[in-house]
Amino acid sequence: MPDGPGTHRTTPLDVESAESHVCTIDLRLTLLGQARFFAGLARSDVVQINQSIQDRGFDAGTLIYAAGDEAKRLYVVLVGKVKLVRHTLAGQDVLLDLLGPGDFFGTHSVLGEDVYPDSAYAQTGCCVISIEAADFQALMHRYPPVALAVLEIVQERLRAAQDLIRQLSAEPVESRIAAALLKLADRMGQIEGGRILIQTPLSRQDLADMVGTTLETASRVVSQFRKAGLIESGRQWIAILDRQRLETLAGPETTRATPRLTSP
Amino acid sequence: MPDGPGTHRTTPLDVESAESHVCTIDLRLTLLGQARFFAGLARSDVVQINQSIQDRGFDAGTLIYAAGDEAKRLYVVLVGKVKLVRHTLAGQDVLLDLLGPGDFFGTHSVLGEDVYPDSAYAQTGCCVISIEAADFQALMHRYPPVALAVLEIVQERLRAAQDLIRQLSAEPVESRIAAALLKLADRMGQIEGGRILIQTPLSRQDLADMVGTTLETASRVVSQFRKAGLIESGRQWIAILDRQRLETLAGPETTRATPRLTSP
DNA sequence: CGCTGCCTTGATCTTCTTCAAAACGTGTGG
DNA sequence: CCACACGTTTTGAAGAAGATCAAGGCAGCG
Repeated sequence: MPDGPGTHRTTPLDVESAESHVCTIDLRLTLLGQARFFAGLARSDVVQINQSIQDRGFDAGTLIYAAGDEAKRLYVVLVGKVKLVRHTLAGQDVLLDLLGPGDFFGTHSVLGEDVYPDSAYAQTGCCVISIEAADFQALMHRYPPVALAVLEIVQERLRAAQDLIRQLSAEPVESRIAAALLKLADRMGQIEGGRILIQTPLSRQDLADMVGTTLETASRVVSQFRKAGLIESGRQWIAILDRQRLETLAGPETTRATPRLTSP
Repeated sequence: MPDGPGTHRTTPLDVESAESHVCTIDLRLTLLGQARFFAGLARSDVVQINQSIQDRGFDAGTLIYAAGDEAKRLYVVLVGKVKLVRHTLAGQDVLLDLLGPGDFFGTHSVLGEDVYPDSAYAQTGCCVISIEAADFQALMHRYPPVALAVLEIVQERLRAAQDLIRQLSAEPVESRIAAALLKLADRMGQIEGGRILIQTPLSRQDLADMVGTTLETASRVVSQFRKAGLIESGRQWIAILDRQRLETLAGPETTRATPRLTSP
């Protein structure tokens, strides 16, 4: 049963408990079939592929792989949220992406790069599957549609990256944060009553690392948005109240992906 | 004969005359064979592909395609330099890439996007070939290695884009300009005596648009580098004198591609 | 409770942008 | 060959956006 009135939780986020999840075989097969780059393969093929795959759970906050590690495996998120980070020597972090079920990462492995350029962390307790890079390369050779699907995804990410570059070059912090919130709402938003809750733990520091600013500035902007009635927010969570006005703030040229909203 | 002492040119750049180049059949075949995504195809295949290809010359400064145009063709540079730009409504431009012979662009067409997100300009007089997106898609279906080669290139660009994001988020203008100059030197540098000349017209505005700053700031930094003996510079050109010190300024985490230097 | 992390808010300071004007290089036409 | 005109570059001074430094507050947890 969902948390009744007796509980003292203030966070509206689902508790994907900090403990790592277990991946059932069923879940594996279903999600493997959904993952975009396996679209077009017969289920028998998916079963076949399933052999060369291993799965593993991670507790919230733990490292999945570190920048500099040998890039030998390609990963897919099954359950939970994964954070991709590029570290700076100065200690500053850049949050490159937040991924949910069906998203994949560690793609640098499939083209013969030696090491990962970024680190992957479990943002919630989560379960990921991974496949040996060499195996996946073979798969792409045998099934051109798989290679094309991967190409499509990487191209989409390139486009998103270029959009962020435009924002960093041309937009003030306020717009960039508005755009980031809208993007997160589209990708992991959950409609509840009149608001869209961003269904992942998200600290002010994370938000700052997404848009290239500092914790303090991010906090100021979030407070400002809250006071203006655009959002609700608390410790590690944000929900959107007035999407329209946020879009105005984000600027007209923000291209966003198709929403992938869920209901509670 | 190269310009003798009699000429009054001060720019050290090759004059890829402002006029558009003609592409000979030979040049086409040779460069098609070199272009990375055709690696692995028999020359007979290349000849075959050659049928469905058209070529066209462009004068310096002219538009090859505009952001918003229907993305129906994929392009490859044969001769000259091409500039990819994303425009902002505010009139500010973001220079996404500078391409030379063998590089391709307009890749958004090959995955069914409807319009180009950026504009392409002839930076010098140049000649490009283009292929109908649908034809190229068919090619990728038939030859997995072609699709994989494209994937590799797109992935490489994603990585470069993420590196720029890190720079914009974390590095001051000075470092970003140093890094941009080193990148240009690697990709279109020409060794002459003790210096590396960046072999393309490059205004301060272009440089500013590459690193997300203003013309004035870019000019100040260039002047500062010149006074420090790191570079030589003039109207629309820059040559690197002290690569080592520039690399220090660029910061230690700048990942650079393998040099592709030419000699005069 | 008191501790540890996260968030907020204020004051100051640096970096970079903006506005403005002058100098320079290049190609053009007298 | 010279002088003019245009686009590019340089440099200065004022201003704004955001970073940094600093301190306090609030939630959840042992």
